[in-house]
Amino acid sequence: MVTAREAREAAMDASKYVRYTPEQVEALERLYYECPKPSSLRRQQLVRECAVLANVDPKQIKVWFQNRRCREKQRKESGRLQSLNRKLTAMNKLLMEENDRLQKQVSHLVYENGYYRQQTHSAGLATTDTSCESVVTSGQQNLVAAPPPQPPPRDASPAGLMSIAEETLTEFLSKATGTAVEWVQMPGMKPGPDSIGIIAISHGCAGVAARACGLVGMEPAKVAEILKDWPLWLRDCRSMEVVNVLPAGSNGTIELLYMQLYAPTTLAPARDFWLMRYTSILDDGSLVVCERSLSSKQGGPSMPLVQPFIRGEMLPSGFLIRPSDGGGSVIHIVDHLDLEPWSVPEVVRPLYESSAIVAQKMSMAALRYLRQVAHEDTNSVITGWGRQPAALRALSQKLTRLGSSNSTNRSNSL
Amino acid sequence: MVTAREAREAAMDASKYVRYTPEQVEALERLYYECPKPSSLRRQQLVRECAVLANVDPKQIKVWFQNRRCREKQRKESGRLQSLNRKLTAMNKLLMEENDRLQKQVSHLVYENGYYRQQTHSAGLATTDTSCESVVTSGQQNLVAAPPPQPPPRDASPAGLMSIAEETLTEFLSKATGTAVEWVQMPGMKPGPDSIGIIAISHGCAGVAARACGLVGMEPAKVAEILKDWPLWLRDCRSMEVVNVLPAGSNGTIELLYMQLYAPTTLAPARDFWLMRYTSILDDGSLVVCERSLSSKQGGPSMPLVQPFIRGEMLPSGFLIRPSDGGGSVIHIVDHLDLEPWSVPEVVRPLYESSAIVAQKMSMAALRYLRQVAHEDTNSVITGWGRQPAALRALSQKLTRLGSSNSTNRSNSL
DNA sequence: TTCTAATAAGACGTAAGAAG
DNA sequence: CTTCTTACGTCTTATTAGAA
Repeated sequence: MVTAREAREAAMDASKYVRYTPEQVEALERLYYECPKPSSLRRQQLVRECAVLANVDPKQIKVWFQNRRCREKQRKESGRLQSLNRKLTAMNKLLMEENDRLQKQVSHLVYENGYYRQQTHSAGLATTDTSCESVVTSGQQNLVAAPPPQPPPRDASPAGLMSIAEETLTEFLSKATGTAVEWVQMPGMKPGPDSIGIIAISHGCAGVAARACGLVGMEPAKVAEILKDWPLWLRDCRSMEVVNVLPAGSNGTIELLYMQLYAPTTLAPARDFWLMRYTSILDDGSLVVCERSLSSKQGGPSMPLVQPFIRGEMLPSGFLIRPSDGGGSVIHIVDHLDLEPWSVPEVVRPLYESSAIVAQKMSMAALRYLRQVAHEDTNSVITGWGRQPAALRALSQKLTRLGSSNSTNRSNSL
Repeated sequence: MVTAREAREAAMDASKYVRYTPEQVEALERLYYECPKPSSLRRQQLVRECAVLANVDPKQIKVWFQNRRCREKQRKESGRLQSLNRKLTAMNKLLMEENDRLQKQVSHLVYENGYYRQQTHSAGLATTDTSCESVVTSGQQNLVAAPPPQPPPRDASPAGLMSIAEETLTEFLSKATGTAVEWVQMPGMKPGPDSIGIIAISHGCAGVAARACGLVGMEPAKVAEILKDWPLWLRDCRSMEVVNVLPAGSNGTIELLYMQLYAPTTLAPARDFWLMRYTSILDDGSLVVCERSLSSKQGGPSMPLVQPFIRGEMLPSGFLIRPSDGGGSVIHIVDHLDLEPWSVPEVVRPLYESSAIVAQKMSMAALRYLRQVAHEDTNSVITGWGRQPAALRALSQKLTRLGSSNSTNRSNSL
């Protein structure tokens, strides 16, 4: 058993247990990184080549690699379990929140339903149903909340913008986490263990809206950075330009954006948007990015139309990004648009009236892109994950320059 | 380093690495079980006392206990992580199913709501609202399904019972996992990580109903065994008697039960029930226990009234117990009763019309009891976990014997 | 070709040295 | 003492040479 131990250098004689020197460990680690499972031949070669390993028995090398593999395996398994645990816990939390929201929505609908049913009955008896509609309308919250009773000054002044921004934030949050919109199940989007998230689309509210919740293993700041860069993940985005940036409150930023979309068919002109974007941090550490159109209706400055485009309207929308316990983020996305379907021929109008399309093209595309980026480089170099879309973005910019005059200097949103 | 190895027996001489014999390991394990951290003194004592350890160096004993503690710690941590993982995965699945159900319910309600709204509007214009109610009623599924168009023979024959049993099964399942009842959130029962489960109560259906879903770390068969023994966990159960047992189909059993409840106040007489219980196994391995009242209305044999009692009716209810991947069970409970509130004074009538009380006293009590039993003896001896309720059951039987004549020989449901 | 014994290599568990 | 590390025994599995 105590054979071939004489090969070891002078200092140690019969003590079989020796710790390898830091240099030796370093060398072995380096070799392990190159090849964690060297052959018998390769091991002998190592002993000959590497000076610091000259005095080590090839058998010891073999054992060291075995132990090293074993350690890595154990650590990996433990890490895998822990990360899976964090993910599942976060998913659980998200699902419970969604459950809670759905429960509330059900309660509300059941209540409302009872009211309607009663109305229908009483309408058959007496004709006191003139108040019906108004009462119900005030009782339900399914439409976008009306502006506050005393609208603050609405101009392009910082105070005016701030007022609009805060209102947008409130409305977005109530759509994202509350029952401000009657969300219904996205057709074909069953919740599953490997599904992209929880997807819902609007029902019976003005415009078209979609909502998505999901998890992604990425820091909130990075998620926001990506999501704010529409051309990166929104295929239909032809260009986006940040016209103005101004600070708002503590940690808040208000931006004015101009964005152009591609037209889905040649039968209809493309849409463009003038948007206000408000980025801020909530008390609980969540990052919120919310947006809405700026139009003369809102009292803001009237933005000039750009010729081949039809001006679309974005109703309060945005992203809520909450840091998850496991290091990732919980993301809520709401996209609520009015694509002015009156302006397109009737045959293509469904394209402009479908919430499901918004869900597919915007909300889900955003989640999908984030997932892709997050999985693409798990733990490897963080830089360099914007490579593929770069070409696409260049094309987009080129097209933009050809098509209109104002979309050259992009913001440094990446 | 190679000291005190001479103490070892003849066979080995200078080889320092020796495995302990199975007898030695067994002895050490036994000692570890008694005291995992013996003092130096105690260890020397062990060497002297235990014959098989006579040849072992006390230093080796020390090392063995050290390593043993380390191993246990590692194993424990790994096991904890894995079990937590299984639990979270099962919870996730349950929540996703519940989410799906809620989504469907929302879609249905939104649709129905739209219909009512339209009706209300058209009622204001024309008076063609006579068809309204019937149309809506056929469109919704919120009431208990009507019996099939051609009712099979309904008598006490096996065929007749089997027909009732299958129908009961279908109705129970549609309440447990579908939208046969408009379930709404149980007041004050927010879904939480440590909540007992998902609790809902009925709205707008005949009688009072409650629904609970949850996980428990117990095999489905054991869960069914416990849940079928009402006196065990239902505080209000005064007695239960299995009158008849007959096999039904493959693996199925039909039982006829008589059950008495305590009256909640002295102002009202107590309720009793004649029930049919159908136990079977679904294709996916789920265990189902469903119940309903047998009454002359159902064509079954008319059961005699028992004097001080008012005969209550149990609408299709039961337990769906699905084995979970992690070894535990996913449980769905539906309790749907008609407690004949007309028969009690108006002051106590709310007690008989509240779904929330049913949820508290029955559905949640069942889950709570299971949880208690499952946590009480995690991995210890399985037998003996019916001890405490035994006294209660004896009391129940005593009371029953005093109160009525027919509830002596209990079935061997435990 | 197919079956079998010998050999080698790896995974796994564990005894014991070393560092904190 | 705990934690990490080295080293070794045992068991399983894959490969191969030799025999039926």
